[in-house]
Amino acid sequence: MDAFHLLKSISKHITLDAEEEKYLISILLPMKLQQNEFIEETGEVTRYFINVNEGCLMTYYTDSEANDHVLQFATAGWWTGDLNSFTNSAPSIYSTKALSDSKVLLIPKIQMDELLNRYPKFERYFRIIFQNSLITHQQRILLNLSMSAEERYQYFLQKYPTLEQFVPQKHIASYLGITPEFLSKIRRKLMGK
Amino acid sequence: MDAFHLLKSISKHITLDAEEEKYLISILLPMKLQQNEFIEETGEVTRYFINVNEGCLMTYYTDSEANDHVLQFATAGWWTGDLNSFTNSAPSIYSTKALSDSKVLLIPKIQMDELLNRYPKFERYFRIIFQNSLITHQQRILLNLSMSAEERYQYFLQKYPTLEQFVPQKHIASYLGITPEFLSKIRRKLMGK
DNA sequence: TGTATTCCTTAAACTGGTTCAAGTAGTTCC
DNA sequence: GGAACTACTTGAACCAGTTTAAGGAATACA
Repeated sequence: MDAFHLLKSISKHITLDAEEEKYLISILLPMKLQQNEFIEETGEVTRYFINVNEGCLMTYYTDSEANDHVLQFATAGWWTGDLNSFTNSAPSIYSTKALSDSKVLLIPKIQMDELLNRYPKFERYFRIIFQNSLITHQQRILLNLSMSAEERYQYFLQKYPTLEQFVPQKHIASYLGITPEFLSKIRRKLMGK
Repeated sequence: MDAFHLLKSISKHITLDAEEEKYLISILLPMKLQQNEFIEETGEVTRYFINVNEGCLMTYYTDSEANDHVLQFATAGWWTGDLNSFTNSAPSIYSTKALSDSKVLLIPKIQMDELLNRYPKFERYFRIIFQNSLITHQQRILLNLSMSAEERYQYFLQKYPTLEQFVPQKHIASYLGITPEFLSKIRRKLMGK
């Protein structure tokens, strides 16, 4: 099993001894996804917390008019999935699928609880992960409140330069909260500069 | 010191023994705020994580055109402040002020680190707090992407029924990402129904 | 090689929400 | 009681971003 990016993420915040690392590895379920393959679908209860090791995933909501709204993209090292469904065992309102051939590691909810009870060190790791993610989400909300679509697009390009290779423009538009047509206009305008 | 709401929040997720509770209480700084008094201002590094015991606080960003954008409101039991500034010792881009006479409890950053090291049980508490807050922030992003201003307003009223007593409409408008004028129109329309 | 499919672009008409400007009502404070 | 704020409302003009519809380019597959 290749857990390179996960172990790298963990080592930034806590130090595991051999036993802890072995136990962690033992509860991970590796999974390969083909492009466009789903790992979670609307209506199901999310049983896994997902860590991306290779490729790119997208989590999105489909509204009553069949428009998709992108909650997040996730590349190597990122945790993803519907955290609400995972935490509260509620049916998910999101779908998560691979935007490219990908490799992920899954932690089943029960094993996650057990991991946290057995090795409280992981409480610290996930506290920091959630704390940082919260900061990022607060920033995104603020950008949506205070910036124009064009500014948000430029900020996105600068903040996530590697995502363009994986993500079709229509999904970037969705993430930014605009239509693909309007993103196209913005791009033309920026090209002209 | 009155730490009722904080202890209530903690007891939902972890159980403290007498020593732990005593230590926690010993590092809290109680503070009274008058209406419109600031507890954090733009440009400063946030040295405290804030828990509200009574009243209501607002954290907001002021853009280059002097428009305010509300990141969050916080009432009894809620944690608030600029988490990025607190975590990374970066100058804050937000201000936090009291919307009514309020009482808060402050944890200085150094004491917070010490608390987490000495009693790892608190890692669990804050992991859960951040995890739940993250879920709420994800929902807010999704609403902003997929709902009209009118729908967002109705959702807000339903989700935070107690906030209307503290929060002027212009700040609710800001939180929703619209102008006070447009919120006024929405309200008139809803009254007519 | 043709045809289906999906993505991106372009343009014209449109609309949800903003801006600007003015007016009303409640509060504070001398 | 009046002056000065601040919050909220109203309406007309305006604009950022949507909608609709159509065409072009790339990939996929029979």
